[in-house]
Amino acid sequence: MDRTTGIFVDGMGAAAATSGILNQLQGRIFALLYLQPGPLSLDEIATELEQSKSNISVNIRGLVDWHLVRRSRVGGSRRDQYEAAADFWRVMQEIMERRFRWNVRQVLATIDETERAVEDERGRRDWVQFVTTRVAGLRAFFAAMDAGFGAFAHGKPLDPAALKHPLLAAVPRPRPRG
Amino acid sequence: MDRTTGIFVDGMGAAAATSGILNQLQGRIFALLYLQPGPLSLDEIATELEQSKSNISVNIRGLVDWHLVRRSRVGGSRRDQYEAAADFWRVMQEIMERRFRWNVRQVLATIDETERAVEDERGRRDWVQFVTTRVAGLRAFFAAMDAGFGAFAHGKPLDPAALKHPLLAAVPRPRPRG
DNA sequence: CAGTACGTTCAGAATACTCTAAACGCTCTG
DNA sequence: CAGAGCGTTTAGAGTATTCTGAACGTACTG
Repeated sequence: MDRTTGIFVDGMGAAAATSGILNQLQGRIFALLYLQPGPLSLDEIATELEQSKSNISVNIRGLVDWHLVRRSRVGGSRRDQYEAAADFWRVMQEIMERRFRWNVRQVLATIDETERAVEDERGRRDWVQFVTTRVAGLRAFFAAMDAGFGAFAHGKPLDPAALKHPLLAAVPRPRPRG
Repeated sequence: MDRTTGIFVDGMGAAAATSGILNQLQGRIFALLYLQPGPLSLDEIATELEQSKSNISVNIRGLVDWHLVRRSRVGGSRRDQYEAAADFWRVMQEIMERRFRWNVRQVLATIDETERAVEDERGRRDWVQFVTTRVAGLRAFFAAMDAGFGAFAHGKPLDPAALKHPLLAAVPRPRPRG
């Protein structure tokens, strides 16, 4: 492998490893493809990165899922070809929806469950009251994140004000009198 | 442990485990503290979550680093007390700066290295040209992310338009004639 | 100044993740 | 329809992460 490509591959691998989205190998695969003028086959990638074909096969699937890599079966050949995609905004939308927002909704679902559970303890009035208000604070924030990410992914600007004071932002406030 | 607390702790643990920021135990610790009316000691947390004190000690440090948990040493006692913080916006700023933005800069640094490396191959004109333009596309996007996250963390709205066409956005365009 | 009550560090055990090579199944080819 | 050329699945080896209990350091306490 070219020295320049090696540096790029190593650096992107390291960055991917700490991204929480891709692992190191996926970063390396993407980097290799990104510095190629044309598509590569599984075997070529495996050889370049000194990995087994099966390992490349498994990991490249994730890259295709995130729309970081395109798979194409050229002509009559039954050999898959892969090339890096360059629509990073698309990738980011995907990550926002399927990782961040999905994660936010896990929290919202947990909050729902928690509120349902605490109803069974309605004898302990103070406890129920306490849990309810605490959990409402969390919900306000995460609901604002959910809405914000959703809007952002659809091209609308994301205003941090909604996250700074989600409880206030969620409730329509009376207009101050001039 | 209370049934309600158990449900909340389990759910938040699961959410944390897939967050890429916290691990499962950290999610559980935070959840436990968040549903407490007052602070808890290391030993109390360890007992509640059925973990060794050393494990709690190590993992709670991460929570304090992200400003998700506050440590307080009350009165003359030498026993640390911990309680959940609720300024989630602050936490998000921290994550943006120290995780996302740091990660983005790793990529930018790799791009710099790559461009420096390719200069040594200036004999191969086409190759240099190819690498330069490819890498410029990446840089444009990640530079826009860096700037966008930075602005967002300081309270300014984040407009996705800058990420959709970073090359265009970076260059001041001539105003279209009406 | 010995004893106790903490928090932290560390070596190794337990567990989870990554990777390989072999087996498999599909599809095209002669 | 046998064989070659693929991509995928899978069992197990290799490697990293998480967790525990013991050892340690520090600071109060009698």
